Amino acid sequence: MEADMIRGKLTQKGLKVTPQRMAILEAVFSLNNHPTAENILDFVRNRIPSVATGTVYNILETLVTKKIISRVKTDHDVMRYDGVSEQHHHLYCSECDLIEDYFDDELDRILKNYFKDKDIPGFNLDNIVLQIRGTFNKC
Amino acid sequence: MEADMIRGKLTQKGLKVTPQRMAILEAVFSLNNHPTAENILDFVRNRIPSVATGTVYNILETLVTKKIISRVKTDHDVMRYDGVSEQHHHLYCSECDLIEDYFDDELDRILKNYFKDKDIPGFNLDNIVLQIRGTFNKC
DNA sequence: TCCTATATAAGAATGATTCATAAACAGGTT
DNA sequence: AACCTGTTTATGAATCATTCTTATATAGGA
Repeated sequence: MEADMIRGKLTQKGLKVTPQRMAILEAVFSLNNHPTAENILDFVRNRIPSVATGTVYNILETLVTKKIISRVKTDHDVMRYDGVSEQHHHLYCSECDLIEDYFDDELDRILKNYFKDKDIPGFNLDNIVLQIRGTFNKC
Repeated sequence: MEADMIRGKLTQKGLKVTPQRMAILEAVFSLNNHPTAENILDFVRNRIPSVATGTVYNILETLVTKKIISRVKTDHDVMRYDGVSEQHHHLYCSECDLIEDYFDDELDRILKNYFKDKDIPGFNLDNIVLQIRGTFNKC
């Protein structure tokens, strides 16, 4: 993820480009396993030692609101963040804290097709994310 | 949900039957909209004013571990609880904090069939819950 | 009824997240 | 290039859900 690309994501949404926002977005895009705010803070401090904890939360909130990133929550953990914009699902491990992205175009077609005709009374469907629970073989 | 039924759920799992556990299970089963620990605490205090906050969290943890109830993740809220044991999915509203249960046997058959043949490398699938995001018409 | 492992009460402690305020800054304007 | 002004960040206190510790109480088998 190039700096220019990140910069573009910010300006596109009318957000000012600041070193803190650049570093946080780079953290979310480069850290694997859906980092926590703390993971992101650690990453960012390498570049900007003076960054404030509150600033990280503040910026993450802004980025989620502007739909540049999204939140992922587990049954037990603290909030985690996801920089992947393409439609995808999540594999949750019952044994470890890894959350893996799961991409499946065929599945998405099937779901889209199924819900195209399916009316959920009183509800206006926007999108669907599968929580796929299981265990990784290595666990 | 009868008291005897709740009692049965506890003894089946080798848990002692206590007034606190009975009241908490009744709360989870009777409160709608996937109650928070606080919602449950309020309900339980009506019957047992002396109940301790820690006890509610403690018991909820036990009940989840024994798979009598489950946790529901949200992107923003605190932890919420679910007393429905049958396979089902969740409708999340983007406008309000309502989480509605969604039952769909046909969908479950389609998913089961799809993943029967589908191998997710390195992963042992256990179950799937759909997070269906959208808005209720009334919102 | 007694015994013992288990469960609960009380309230302090923790830890993630939010908030209030003052200082700093990005980016458009002159 | 320096200036403005609304936006953004730093600081550190505050909040709030949840967990932990320890002493007391209790469920249920013997």
